[in-house]
Amino acid sequence: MARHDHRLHEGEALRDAARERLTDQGEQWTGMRAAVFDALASFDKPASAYDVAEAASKAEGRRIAANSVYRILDLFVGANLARRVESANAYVANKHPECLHDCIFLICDSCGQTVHVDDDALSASIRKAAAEAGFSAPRPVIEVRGTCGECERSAG
Amino acid sequence: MARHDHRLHEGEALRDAARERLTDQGEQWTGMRAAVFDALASFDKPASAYDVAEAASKAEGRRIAANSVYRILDLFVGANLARRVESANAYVANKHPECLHDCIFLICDSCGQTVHVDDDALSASIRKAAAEAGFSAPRPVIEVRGTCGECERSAG
DNA sequence: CCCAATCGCGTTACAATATATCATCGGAGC
DNA sequence: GCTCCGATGATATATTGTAACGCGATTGGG
Repeated sequence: MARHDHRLHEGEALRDAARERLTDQGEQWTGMRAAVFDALASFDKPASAYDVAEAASKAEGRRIAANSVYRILDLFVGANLARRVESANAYVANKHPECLHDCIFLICDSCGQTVHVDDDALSASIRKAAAEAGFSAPRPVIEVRGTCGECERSAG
Repeated sequence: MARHDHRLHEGEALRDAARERLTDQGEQWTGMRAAVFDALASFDKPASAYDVAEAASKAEGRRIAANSVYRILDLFVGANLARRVESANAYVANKHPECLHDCIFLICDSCGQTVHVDDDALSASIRKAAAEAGFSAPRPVIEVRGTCGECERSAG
């Protein structure tokens, strides 16, 4: 079972944790990066880079190009501040950037809502299967497309 | 451990199995679909829809539009003749279209080579985790990005 | 036989996602 | 001040994916 002793950050605290994490890696926490992080964190579901660019542009009152957002999102993913949801071509902020986990995304095909689960035993099994096939340095991508409980009830 | 009692089809046999499977579903096996299937099966790694379109065009000696390829690939995925590799925006032919499996792809970031593993116990665990979170009708996407043994050895 | 309905496919246009390239700007260190 | 370098801007382009509409072949009913 997944056990999380760490804190789930929100709002200011999340932003602070992100800044700290990034600067610890020797990277700068610039206004631009803060704006992109805030924009990403403001979504309650995975957002495409273009969605983030639009939200950040609105918040900043000036145009922020998608291409800058891509650069920064890539940096964030590398620093564990954000995750990419491969099957949705989208990104989510990582609520606990200080811990490394393989994570499992459950994505509702109906409403887009995405929940994030950690199961270290499960991801260990997957890494093990990969290792047995001769694969190294694996980065598991575990995503489940389906229908969330809420949509299930409302749609029958 | 994954046990496969079914046959792995190749070449003609694979094509026949695909045709049979598709017609069993009440769909037609047209020349166009055969061409797309052959083109897809001719790749030894995941191929984008555009790659398939190009290969099919070459094989047929006439232009086959990507758009048609998308339609047909979607049909194939629905009929279990092909799989989509989400993290690569690409498709692979399914070598045993008659059995339903959640499958695990191991994708080499270096050479693109992709191996396919079935582990019913593992996918059952993932489905179980999804069910516990209230998700239904799940379609697991399990992919592992890493480096294959061969690239590992040659690149250090 | 003819008509209508359906299906597969073509064609064009377009939207969404992602990367490449080069210019510029501004701070850190000398 | 000057230089270097990382961050960002601007522009262009590549790649991936959909939408809309029409044509032609097939099929089933009259």
